[in-house]
Amino acid sequence: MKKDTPTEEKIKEAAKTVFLAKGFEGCTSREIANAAGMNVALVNYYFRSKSQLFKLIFQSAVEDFMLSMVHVFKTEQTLEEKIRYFIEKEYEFLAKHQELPNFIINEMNREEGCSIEHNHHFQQVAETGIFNDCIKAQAAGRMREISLLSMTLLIMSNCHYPTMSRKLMQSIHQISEEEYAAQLASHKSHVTEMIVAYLFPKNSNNTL
Amino acid sequence: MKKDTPTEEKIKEAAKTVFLAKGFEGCTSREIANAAGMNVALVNYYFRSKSQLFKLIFQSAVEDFMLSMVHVFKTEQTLEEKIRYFIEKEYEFLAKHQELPNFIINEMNREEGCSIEHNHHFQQVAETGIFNDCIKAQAAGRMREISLLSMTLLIMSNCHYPTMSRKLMQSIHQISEEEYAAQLASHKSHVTEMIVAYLFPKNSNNTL
DNA sequence: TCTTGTTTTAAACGCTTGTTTAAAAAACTT
DNA sequence: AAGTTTTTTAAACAAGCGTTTAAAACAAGA
Repeated sequence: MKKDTPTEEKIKEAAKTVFLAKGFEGCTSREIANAAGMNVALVNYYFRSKSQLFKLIFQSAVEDFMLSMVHVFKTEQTLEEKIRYFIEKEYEFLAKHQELPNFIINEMNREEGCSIEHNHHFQQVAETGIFNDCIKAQAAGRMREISLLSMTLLIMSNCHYPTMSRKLMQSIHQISEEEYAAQLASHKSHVTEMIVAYLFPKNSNNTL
Repeated sequence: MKKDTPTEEKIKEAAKTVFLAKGFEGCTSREIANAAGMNVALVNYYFRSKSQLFKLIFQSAVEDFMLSMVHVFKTEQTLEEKIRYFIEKEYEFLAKHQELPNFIINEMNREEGCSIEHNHHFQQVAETGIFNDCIKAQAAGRMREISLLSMTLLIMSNCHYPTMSRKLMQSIHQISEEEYAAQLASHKSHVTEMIVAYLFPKNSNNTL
């Protein structure tokens, strides 16, 4: 991995901030250049085009996104512990990167977004063996019979959506930014207990 | 409510389709005009500007969104039945309006989006008395102690996210559009049972 | 049929977009 | 220090944007 020039790095940082906040279509090349404190032409000098730069940022966003998952799943824990730990870490991660889920889901829905290669990153998750763990646990009757997609959805839904819908929820429930952040903490507990209780029905003292 | 001219109506329809698919910044006035089969100037003749037209579409989208909730909550059922019925109806509704949750959440995150008045629609939900039902059920020990925000989040997360993340999930799990739609049906059952079991812990034969 | 008001159109407006150019500035090499 | 390459800049490019204009087409009543 060759070291980027300071300028190159500065543009990337600015681009990440701007793209994450406004999306590809919601911002201009000049906006990114200004955020980086430099000329528009420099952006294209280093990255050829807005789309090219975007692809780079998008892929690194997906990578960040996946890396926090992979890290958790690689630990030596029982499946239940992994899931509890994952939700914990995910809420922690999302507090720092609020725009990330929305950004990724949005840009994947854009026509050009589909063309960007990302399967490679998704595969990293599969390689942790988490899915195999689930299949084995289900075969052994330690875990409820449920498709891997459903399990992914259960966990992701309850981690991502509360962050994504922040503005909407604040509007519905008339609460401030700070109060919402505080409520998220208690929501996390509900989510964890609900999911664990559903996935491991009998009792909670399951061993791997 | 005064009747729209056919032209006005055609433009609205086209605008709804295009805005929902691509968002405010993802489309152009000419795109909407073309979709409606007419000149750009006509769009502004009837709606003054792109933003004005967008506000109209956005508000009607929020209205659609809320109306399906209000309808369910007004029925005469036990709280548990209402929640089951709500999830059922929500999945049904979202199958027909896939872009809606993403659209609303996105545009609420846009700066201009915040300025649009929508509290009125949200209030309609509160007026169904659903929130009071919950508070009473909790006081009577028939329902788990949980904030109204948390309850909203639990239900919304598990209804909206699976639709919103369709493309992402298809990519992760390598499945087709049709298969995803099919899997959503079984996911709906998991979601319903999980949420009901969590909200009404003791047994499932609660009467309001 | 002529007039009046409404609806539709083609064309243009000024501005911003992404991108390129060509020259200036800076950094490096010998 | 002179020459060469790399980095940065200001300026321009064509294309597309939202919006406006002014004239054409249409409708309806007198």
